[in-house]
Amino acid sequence: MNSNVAVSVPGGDVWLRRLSSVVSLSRAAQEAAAEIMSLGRPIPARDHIIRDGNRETSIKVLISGFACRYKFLPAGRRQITAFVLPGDLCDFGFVSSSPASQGVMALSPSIVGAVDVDRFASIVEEYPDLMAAVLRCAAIEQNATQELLLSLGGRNALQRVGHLLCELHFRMQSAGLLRDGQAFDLPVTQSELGEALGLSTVHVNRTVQTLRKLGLATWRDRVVSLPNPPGLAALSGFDPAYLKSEMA
Amino acid sequence: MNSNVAVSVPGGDVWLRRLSSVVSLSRAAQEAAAEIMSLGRPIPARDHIIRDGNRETSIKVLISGFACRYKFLPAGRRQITAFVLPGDLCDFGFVSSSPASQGVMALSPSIVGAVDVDRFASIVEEYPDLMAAVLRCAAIEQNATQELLLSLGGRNALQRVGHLLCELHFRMQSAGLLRDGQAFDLPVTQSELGEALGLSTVHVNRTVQTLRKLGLATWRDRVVSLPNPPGLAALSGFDPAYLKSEMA
DNA sequence: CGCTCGGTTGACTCGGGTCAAGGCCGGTGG
DNA sequence: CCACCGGCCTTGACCCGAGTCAACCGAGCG
Repeated sequence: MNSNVAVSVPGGDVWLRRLSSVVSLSRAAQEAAAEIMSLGRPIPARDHIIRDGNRETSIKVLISGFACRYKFLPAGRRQITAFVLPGDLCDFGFVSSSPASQGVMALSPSIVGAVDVDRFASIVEEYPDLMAAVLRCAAIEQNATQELLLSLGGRNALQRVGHLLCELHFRMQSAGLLRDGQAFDLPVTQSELGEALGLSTVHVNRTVQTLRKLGLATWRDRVVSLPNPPGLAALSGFDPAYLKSEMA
Repeated sequence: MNSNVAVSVPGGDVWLRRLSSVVSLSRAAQEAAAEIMSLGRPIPARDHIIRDGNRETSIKVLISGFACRYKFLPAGRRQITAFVLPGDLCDFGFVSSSPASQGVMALSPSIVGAVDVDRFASIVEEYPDLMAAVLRCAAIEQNATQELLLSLGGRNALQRVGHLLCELHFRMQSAGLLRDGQAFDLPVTQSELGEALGLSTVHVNRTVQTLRKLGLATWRDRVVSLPNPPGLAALSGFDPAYLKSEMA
């Protein structure tokens, strides 16, 4: 199903960049981290990266592309619980040696790097800061999930979409993936946005149009640009604090 | 503000029980865990246990009572992100040495045990299983948050309330806190339930009544009983798998 | 060339929010 | 002992944000 070709990683530094944004790493630790994540596997859009309930033997990092974590309701509806951007870990199950509690799927053609958990464990012995970095990433993850919970619990459609766009803008910026003019790629369907935000496709569509009319966001041909970030942040109550890690 | 009286802990074993339900601990590790958590501080209802943004110097465990984690929307609405039951850790910030990203408040008069993080760190050196147990608890926490996200994203009011009651029933059972006849204490107002489920107080009220009429749940005088647990689970799509840890 | 997928639009419906008022305690002070 | 008051629960009337259903368009593709 998936291609098994290993490819060298052009943008492999997103992973290092991510870790460093969260904990300051020694030169040696950086090299160790970079070395273990040097190869990636291409994944076509809509393919699973991790299957729900699977006990993964490797730690997976998105190198390029776009992915999401999700769970299914018994009714059949899919709820997206998080978007995975380049540099992000796909699943944190390994931290507690638990199987994955949710699926991870590529939303656009992606490249995924992997490290064997045992190998990682032995590297971590030598560079404990790496583990600290991973735990920080997990904490930020958790914060993001809770922020989404806030959206579903207390924000209306306009604020939800606006808030998500602000978050993605911020994270893409951190990952160094903004185009010029502050725009960024959002290779996702409106229906998928709705699955994350608890909105119907139709209503996502109308909401996006309202944002455009308000001059707060444009989303065409899979590219989002935010002409007035502070305005959008104000409308949607976005405060990036929850995405930052306090360097103690 | 809070009373500073330290009290001996009658039900201090909920903590041990919780850890053991998640990882099997050696006798020595059990004793170490029990010993560090031998005293608790009483907290009146509505008092803060942890303030948002605070960098906690101790690890706090709810010994008895009932508490919640929450965040505020800019608009002023409060979103409860989790309920904390006896035996549960109040906050996991210490795992990544981050400050608390959310507040924790007692919903009924409670007793909270605490261990200094440094002390805990040194105990963990000797009994790594304890850390494993804590990480498992954190993972389950995360699962619960996501399940709440599923509720807000895709379940209607009846299912949300039903699902939450199923979850609390299950967790109270695990903690050994069921009364006879499968009933359990729920010392929470309908308004607070609404703050967790993204519903107005009024609608929570009507929903609870509907559940009673359906013969699926009764909630009177702060005591919940579920005459037909499988029926309620079916209605609300409850599957306790997400609350269990797979003993590898 | 026709099919499918994603985006767009309109008409209609409804679950749940809001507002407002009343009832039932338990606590407090005169 | 009683009057009062503030939480919390309850109920009714009304309204609106968002879901649903259905149709259409354009683009990519086998």
